[in-house]
Amino acid sequence: MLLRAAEVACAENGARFTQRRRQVLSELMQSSSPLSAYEVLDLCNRSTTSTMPAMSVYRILDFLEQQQLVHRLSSSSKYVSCAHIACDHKHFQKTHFLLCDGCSSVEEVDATEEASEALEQMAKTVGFKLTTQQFELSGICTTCQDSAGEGL
Amino acid sequence: MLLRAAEVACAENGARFTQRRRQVLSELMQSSSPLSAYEVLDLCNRSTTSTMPAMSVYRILDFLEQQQLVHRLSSSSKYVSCAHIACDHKHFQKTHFLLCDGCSSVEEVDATEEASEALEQMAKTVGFKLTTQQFELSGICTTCQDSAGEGL
DNA sequence: TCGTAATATGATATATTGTATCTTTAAGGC
DNA sequence: GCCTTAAAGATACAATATATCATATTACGA
Repeated sequence: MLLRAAEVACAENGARFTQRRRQVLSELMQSSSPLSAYEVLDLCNRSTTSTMPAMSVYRILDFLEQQQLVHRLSSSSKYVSCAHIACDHKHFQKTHFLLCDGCSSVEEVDATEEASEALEQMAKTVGFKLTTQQFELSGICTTCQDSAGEGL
Repeated sequence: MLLRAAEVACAENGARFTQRRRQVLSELMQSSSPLSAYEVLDLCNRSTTSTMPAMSVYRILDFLEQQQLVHRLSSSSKYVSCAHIACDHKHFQKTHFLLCDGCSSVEEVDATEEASEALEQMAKTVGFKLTTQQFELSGICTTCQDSAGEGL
């Protein structure tokens, strides 16, 4: 189970995987699209009797992001659970998030050598040394491309 | 002068380049780094006796963005004036914004063929068709790279 | 196992970014 | 000049995010 894998990952970093953190991660993992901090908060507060303050959600999201169990999408101020919680994938390559304009789904992919190279080369032409590890691109996913054709 | 060029550009689109719009664009053009809507607002309200409401700044920034006289950086929720107001550059290529982590300066560059290709190819491997026209990358600019070395 | 230090969470206030909506003003075409 | 349309003002409020102080929980050595 994914939550178990997350727990192990935290343990390996000497970090605690508390109930609250589990709960927040769980809500994100169940979602098919990115959620805002307040959406996560609402889901958490619906699924238990206790009520969590917004501050806690932000703290927990920050923590989970440090653990690379979730990613923050700065273009939309929303959060997604990492696609690699189960496998032993490490975030060595730059990560690209492909955001579907149609259904809001997200694909998390490692940068190809070509893309990495080309971007670094491009930056180099104006003297920039890239530091970004995360890129956010919009587009249309396969499913939405297909269903767009159906209507004709 | 750049403001005059902006005026002409608006005229060509049948759009009005009002005093308020001129003022907002002017503040952005004078800034060496991106500004938030409220920073623009403060600058405008300092430089005249009248006071503009926040709503107006947002409306005007939206307008200027449509005219491609300013760009909104979604990663920071800030705005920059377009680097191509004076020249007759058209935004045909995808645009990349290189944001300096050190001094917050921004370089606006057209995507190279290689970068465009590589990104589209990468998206294609998971079935995505890219629509993004704007990319935001962080890094260190030449000046900041140089001054980082100085201290040694 | 108890006390203590470190970590996590709760509670509250407030800052920042952005939108909705209704009114008033100004510009342009006839 | 009159009328339509576009722009700006005014006000309220929603959504996103941080600061700060208090409380609770955990880890861990004495």
